[in-house]
Amino acid sequence: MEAQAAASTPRGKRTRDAIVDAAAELMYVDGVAGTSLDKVLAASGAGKSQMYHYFKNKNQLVEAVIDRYLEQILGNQPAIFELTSWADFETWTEQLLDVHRRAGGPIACPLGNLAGEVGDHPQLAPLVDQAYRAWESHLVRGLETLREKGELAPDADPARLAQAAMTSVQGGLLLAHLRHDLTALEDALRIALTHLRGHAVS
Amino acid sequence: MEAQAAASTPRGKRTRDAIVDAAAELMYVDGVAGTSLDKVLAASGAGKSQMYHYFKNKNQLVEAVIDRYLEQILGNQPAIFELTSWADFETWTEQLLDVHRRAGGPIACPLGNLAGEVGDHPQLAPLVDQAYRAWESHLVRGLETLREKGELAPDADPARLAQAAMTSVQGGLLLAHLRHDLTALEDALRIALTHLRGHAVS
DNA sequence: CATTCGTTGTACTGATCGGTACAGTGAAGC
DNA sequence: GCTTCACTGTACCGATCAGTACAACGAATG
Repeated sequence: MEAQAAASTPRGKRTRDAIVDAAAELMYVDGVAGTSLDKVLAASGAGKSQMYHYFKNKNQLVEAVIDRYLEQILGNQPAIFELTSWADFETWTEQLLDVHRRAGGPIACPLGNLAGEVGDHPQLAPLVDQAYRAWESHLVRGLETLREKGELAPDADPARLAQAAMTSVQGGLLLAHLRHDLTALEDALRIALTHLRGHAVS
Repeated sequence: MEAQAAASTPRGKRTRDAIVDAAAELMYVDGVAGTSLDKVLAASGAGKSQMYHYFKNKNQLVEAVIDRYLEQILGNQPAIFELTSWADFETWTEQLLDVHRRAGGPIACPLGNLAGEVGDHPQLAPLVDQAYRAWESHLVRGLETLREKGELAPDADPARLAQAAMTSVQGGLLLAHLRHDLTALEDALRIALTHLRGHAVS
């Protein structure tokens, strides 16, 4: 997808992963522009030749980091893959909150951080959008399932409802992170769920 | 507040403003780390000696930019200063949407962009938080007014409701900007208003 | 006219940036 | 054992970064 060289040996794959991991962590804290390749390479233990062996340039590394973020995010909310009842949606929001409770405090969404900084970047912004859509698509699928089961109103729009849920997640995370207080996310998720269930049948 | 030298003459004030304006615009597009002082100075027509005459360093310039953002944001939604009825809240959300309709497309919240990038920056993050609280405080005051007038339930918590409204604004703006589609913000604001009015009396 | 002080222009520094050049190493296939 | 090719280490490049030094300007005040 984004690779310059595809890391055809286990050793190469380990090196590539170490670079992406270090970049993901640093860019999460310092942003893309605030993270230099030298820092990434120093943190990963790799050299510059490795970096440019696996990635054409810094942008392509960022693309890999975006993918990594999406994997991490979805990995933290496994319930999103099995949304077949309204209770599953409750479970999903609980998992979302638990991530931050376990972390000892509200943490930011790495994709949200990127979304602000990347803004209208011609190459990167569409990829962030894509990642969000991939995330959101699981909510859409869940809502479609509920509609098929007759638990969601036939005239409800899963895509639009899912988008509304995502805005709550993102807004809640932004405020919660800024204030070091999960309340903002808790309330946002509760309101989002209430809004979704407002379209429930029975 | 943040100034190194306070620009005591009209000429000095013009120069200082030009620097902050240029920095605000560039940082809105390219982020803080992505905006060099050289670019700011070139765009503002000022020289480096002016920059360091009015600001101790780049961080202090960013602090002035944050203040500028708050002024711009509040200036675009004057209804927020006079929230004395539920209709005023409707007007406020309409003004919020009109800004982006007039701009020809959904634009990002400059504070939201900053919030992602400065993350946990020891000096900057608290200032972004402060700016958000200043913004939110007008919503709190409006809700308190409604409660005093008996139009909001006595047991409703204005601070918490205002925070919920802000999460909708921020989440809606983030998604709307990313997707170049105002729908996300429209829906988010409608849901937020519905939630607020759920605590209305009569 | 002289002093003063806010203001300005320009030239510079050392560090760091993204990116390149190129020689070398390691393990697997023949 | 030899070739091959993925992989690695290091030194380097021009550009740009934030920040500094310092001399000079300009408009008031005396």
